[in-house]
Amino acid sequence: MSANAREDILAAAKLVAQAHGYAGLNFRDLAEQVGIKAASIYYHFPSKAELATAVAKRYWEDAAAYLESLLQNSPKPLDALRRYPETFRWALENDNRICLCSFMSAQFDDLPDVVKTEVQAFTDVNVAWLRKTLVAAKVASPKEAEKRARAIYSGIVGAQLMARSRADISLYDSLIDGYRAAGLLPA
Amino acid sequence: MSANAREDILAAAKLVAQAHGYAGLNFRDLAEQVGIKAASIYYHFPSKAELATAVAKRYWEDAAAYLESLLQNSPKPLDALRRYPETFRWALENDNRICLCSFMSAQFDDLPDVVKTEVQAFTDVNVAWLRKTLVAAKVASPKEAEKRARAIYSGIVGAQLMARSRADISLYDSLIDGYRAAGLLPA
DNA sequence: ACCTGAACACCGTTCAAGT
DNA sequence: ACCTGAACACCGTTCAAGT
Repeated sequence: MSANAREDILAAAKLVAQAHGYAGLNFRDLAEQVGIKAASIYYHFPSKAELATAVAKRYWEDAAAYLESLLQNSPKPLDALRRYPETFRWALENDNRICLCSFMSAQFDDLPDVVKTEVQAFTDVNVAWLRKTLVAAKVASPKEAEKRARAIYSGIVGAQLMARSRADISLYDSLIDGYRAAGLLPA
Repeated sequence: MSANAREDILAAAKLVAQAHGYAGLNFRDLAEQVGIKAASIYYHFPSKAELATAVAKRYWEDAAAYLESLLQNSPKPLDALRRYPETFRWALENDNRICLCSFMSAQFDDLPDVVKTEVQAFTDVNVAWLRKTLVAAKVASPKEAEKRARAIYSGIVGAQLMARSRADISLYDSLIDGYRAAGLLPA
């Protein structure tokens, strides 16, 4: 445990949410990981909804920052595009977790509205980046890019979910290959 | 409530699992819907794991039967293939639910092993049908068909999940269109 | 055969109270 | 400021008892 309980809670909660979702976020286990008591979490976050909101907000902010740096540091936009599926591979590598946003999308009915907003922001960030990069890489025309970006995003989300259900990361790679072969992703 | 409590429990549990997942299946609410007490469910199913197993088994059996009838009743295999995305649209039409198998795939870590087996069987049924139908429709060669079938399945699963997160069924249709435009699904 | 009340051990959540 | 004990509501499960 570090000197900053709030940051420790956020970090631990992110991992729990990626493995067990919103319903699986439990304050007793979370507190134990951080080294405080469950009730103490409520000093830092007024409710489970607020904690989940903070986690999801941090999550899309980090994603946005990473995607920008990926684009900046790639020789060509097409290179960044080719590496996009990697970002969703990491969760699977990390103990067969999935995207926090995907898990919470499944639990949509049980999500407080404030959390829904942040979960949707993650999708928006990804789709906007894909649209921009598809156009820059001349893979799609400005007119087609939005639809193509959404199709790529949902395809990758589905691949991650399916790979999790088999606890098989090679299945993820195979599905991404399948998208390339079929023409959804650039070769 | 009908004359058959066991069937009523299965039917109610299916809907709950499609909206709230395995963790969201609780015997008290379920019993109330069926018109009996929570303890009575244990007369029909020895445990929550066994109930979920029965629900998931019934789910893939029904899917298998429907897909066979779809193929039999279609003029050409390609027609059946074109109608495949409809089967995942129905859950969204039904109060923004999703595939039971997708929800439980997200909750993989929290699933008893017996349930996992039945959840995976649903995927197997769908992928096997797609493979067979892709070959029959000459959309994919026997060699490519397995990979293509899995890519289509995961793509549709992702589209359904993304549409749920916006409670927007037109988004599902748009994503399926995007798959057709990109070449993942036959036009 | 089918169902129930009551109880058990447990868990997430809350808040008044501690330091 | 930061944390906690203790209570509360709830859940899966059991079982003796009811019809």
